[in-house]
Amino acid sequence: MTQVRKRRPPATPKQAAGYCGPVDDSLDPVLFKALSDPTRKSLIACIAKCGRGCSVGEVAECCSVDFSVVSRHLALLARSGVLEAKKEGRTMYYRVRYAELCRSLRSLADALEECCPQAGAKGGACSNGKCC
Amino acid sequence: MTQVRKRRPPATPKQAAGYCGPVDDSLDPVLFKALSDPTRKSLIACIAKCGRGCSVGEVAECCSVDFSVVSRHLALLARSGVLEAKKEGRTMYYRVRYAELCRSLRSLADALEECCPQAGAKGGACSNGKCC
DNA sequence: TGCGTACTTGCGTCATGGTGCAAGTATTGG
DNA sequence: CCAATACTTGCACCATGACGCAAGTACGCA
Repeated sequence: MTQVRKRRPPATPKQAAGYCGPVDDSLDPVLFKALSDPTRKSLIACIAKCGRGCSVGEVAECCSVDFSVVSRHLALLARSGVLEAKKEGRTMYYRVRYAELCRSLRSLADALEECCPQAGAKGGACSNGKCC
Repeated sequence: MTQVRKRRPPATPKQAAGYCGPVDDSLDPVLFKALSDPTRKSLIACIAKCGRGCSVGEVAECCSVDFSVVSRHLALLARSGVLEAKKEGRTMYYRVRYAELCRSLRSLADALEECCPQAGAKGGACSNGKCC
């Protein structure tokens, strides 16, 4: 029961660096956090379907949450690189950054495949008994 | 490259319920939420670099958080479809579900491109003044 | 300059989630 | 059967974040 729980493992040099292959470079928590909220999902899908720049008011008509909530979500998505904001007069237009977003997603997929033993053929980088 | 993507179902009740094109089908908040935490990122990168199934203990040595935290994160990642769990004796091995993960990511990238006015050529689906 | 439109921001509330510790379960070996 | 190993779970704590309301700011127009 009260087994001597292994205290925090001593830091290794690799741990200090924290680098763990190409996946580290491509997996951006900020981006995926932006994509992880259902409300934001519907906003993105709305603008994507629209295929053009949409104003905050237009997007707000798509969903049931408060106007201010939509404004905040769109600003966050722009900060995360998912959307691009452009102000025209008093209207703020948001559009999806298709190219950049697709590149990020495919980049992560490529990085994962590079690690995959079956496909990448260079998997199993560590054979020291420990992981990383 | 140009694979045959499922076309957007025309004017179904689903649309009234907030359906907004192929992006809706591919953008899974649960998956992206799993990928949105920095600690989980390092765990995934660790296992990915390893290229094989890793035990909880092995992975725990990679990062500075408590053993129990690693256990919970790995279980969550398995529930989200990022990892696959296999128990052997008293050891639990987790490995990355490369194929499924890559498919999900590329599927979203494809869906976005399908909406992109430049590439997909079918953008601007809504011209009614309102968005969606 | 005053007013209406379009959006942003401050604030309080509430739910979710990440964390560590301790205790619990499951499996193996002596 | 007992003890050790490997992992899971209950609990409390605290930070983050999503939300609505209301007030504030920015811009265009008469």
